[in-house]
Amino acid sequence: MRSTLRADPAVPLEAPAENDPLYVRAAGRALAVLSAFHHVDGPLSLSEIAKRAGIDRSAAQRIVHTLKVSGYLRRGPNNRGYLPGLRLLDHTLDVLRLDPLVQRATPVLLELRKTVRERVDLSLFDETRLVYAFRMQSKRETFYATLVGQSVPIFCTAGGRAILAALPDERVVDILRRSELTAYTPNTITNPDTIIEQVRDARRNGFATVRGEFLQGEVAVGVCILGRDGLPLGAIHVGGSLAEWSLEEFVEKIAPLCIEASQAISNSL
Amino acid sequence: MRSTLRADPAVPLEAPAENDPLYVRAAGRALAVLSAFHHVDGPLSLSEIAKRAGIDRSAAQRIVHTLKVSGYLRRGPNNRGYLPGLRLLDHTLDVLRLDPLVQRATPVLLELRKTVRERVDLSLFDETRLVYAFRMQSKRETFYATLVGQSVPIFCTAGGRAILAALPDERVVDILRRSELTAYTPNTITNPDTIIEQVRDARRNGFATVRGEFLQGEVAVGVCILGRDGLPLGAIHVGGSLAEWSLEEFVEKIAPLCIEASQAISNSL
DNA sequence: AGATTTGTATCGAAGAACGATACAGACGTA
DNA sequence: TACGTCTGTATCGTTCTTCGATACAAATCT
Repeated sequence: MRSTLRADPAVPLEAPAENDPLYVRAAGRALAVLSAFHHVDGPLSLSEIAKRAGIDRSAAQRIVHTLKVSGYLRRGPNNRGYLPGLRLLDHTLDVLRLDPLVQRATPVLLELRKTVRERVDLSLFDETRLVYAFRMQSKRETFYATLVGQSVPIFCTAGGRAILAALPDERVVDILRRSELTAYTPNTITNPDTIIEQVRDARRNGFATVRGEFLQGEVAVGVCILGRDGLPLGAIHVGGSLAEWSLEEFVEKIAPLCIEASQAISNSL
Repeated sequence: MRSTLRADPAVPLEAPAENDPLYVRAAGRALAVLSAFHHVDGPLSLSEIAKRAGIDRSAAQRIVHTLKVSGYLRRGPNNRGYLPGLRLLDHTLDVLRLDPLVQRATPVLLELRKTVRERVDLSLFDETRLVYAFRMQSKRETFYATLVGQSVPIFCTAGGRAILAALPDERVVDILRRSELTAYTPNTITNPDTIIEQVRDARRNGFATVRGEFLQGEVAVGVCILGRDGLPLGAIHVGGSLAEWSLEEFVEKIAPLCIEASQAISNSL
């Protein structure tokens, strides 16, 4: 399971915004404590939390206490260390159910999944990354379970490229410059110029495709969802197996349906 | 979509713990601000946030500002009001990937789903409620998309009853007493004594069943997952359609597999 | 057994958060 | 049009909260 988790591309680090008269430090620190759990792979002790959050052990102590009594933290197995608490999932629910895109997209994507019979994902665009809102599986076969909040790179995924296609070239270049162009598979395109060409293709076609660039043996079609202001909010992403499909077949069958779905969603926003 | 969301059973309200010398108030307030979005159905203005969080508008202003620059809040559509921000999903990921139960259960449940070909859920036990960690769909048909963080009642779901069966009678009674025994369908059992009988059945069988008590037309088998200390951590939940199955058939085919899966998970904890 | 961890508890000084107050723009209404 | 009320934003002095030092017991490692 752990092996399926990639490093998050460019997570905006806790930027405390020094000298901001409106900034509430203690509030920020509580979140810094919770953020200490990003990227770690097990329970954290008080001192570890303090170090990662960049605060004193005493401060950590009191904040951890506060978070614990509220359910945002809990003790780890065998009462060793701390883990993020289930209370956080309440906020997950708030984010998802209040998100206008998720609200509109859900029924449409349920329908889409019923017709395409392949894996359908919805991801949300957040500055420089794509965050998974949910995945609707299909078929028996599953690569792995995707967890909400997992984020995928923009440069080598179908959804990501579809989003880039909706942005002006200058922002595309900027995002690519800020991305770590890691080769996740032998097929991953890491040359910025080639990526930009792919993006231009996507711009013409109205959808983007990827063949095994992020996941071995996966074909995917991605279509961007635009907000009222014309800016990309997220992307639909349909993925299938290269064992069953050629890229061309997949595109021919899937892409029109995705575009239709995307328009249905965009129009209802 | 909204119509699929039930009121959360007994969410532990923000209990500020007055006169706790270790309590960091500003930290608690930040979370109170985020919690203001529970149960609402749209963007919240500054004053609404203040009211719901029980703080002054000025305090709300600064905390909202702090949360906004950190990505925990964002402006709503058309720049009206505020919504919970995507940054929260990073913490969702932390909760899920660091949860020992989720870690162990994921591969087992992927396998389980492959063999049963029905919907498989994992939910986590949190004091008086069951919170969804994830759902693995199967088949074409889907009732609706379940969102992470959604919680279901304990008293009338298969997973819930399985958990009750793992608790001593006194705690069962206590939890039932604290639950709102709402009839979600005409089939919902709301009589505490009858529920306790069901729980005793589940205790004998090693699994619990439910027929259309929470969702019309759904059969479900639930099996509890025990921690090392013998206390319930969560539940596996397999659901099918009454249009395809009788309760007996479903149980006969599904229950043994669920129990096996549960034991595989418990043993690896 | 000794040396570090762990989590917990207490306290006074320093400083940050509180809440009052003020202002401009958007919105709806008369 | 002019009004009132909402929105979000900005500034400031006093108070009360948070900070970080210090201390202690229990568990864990060496």
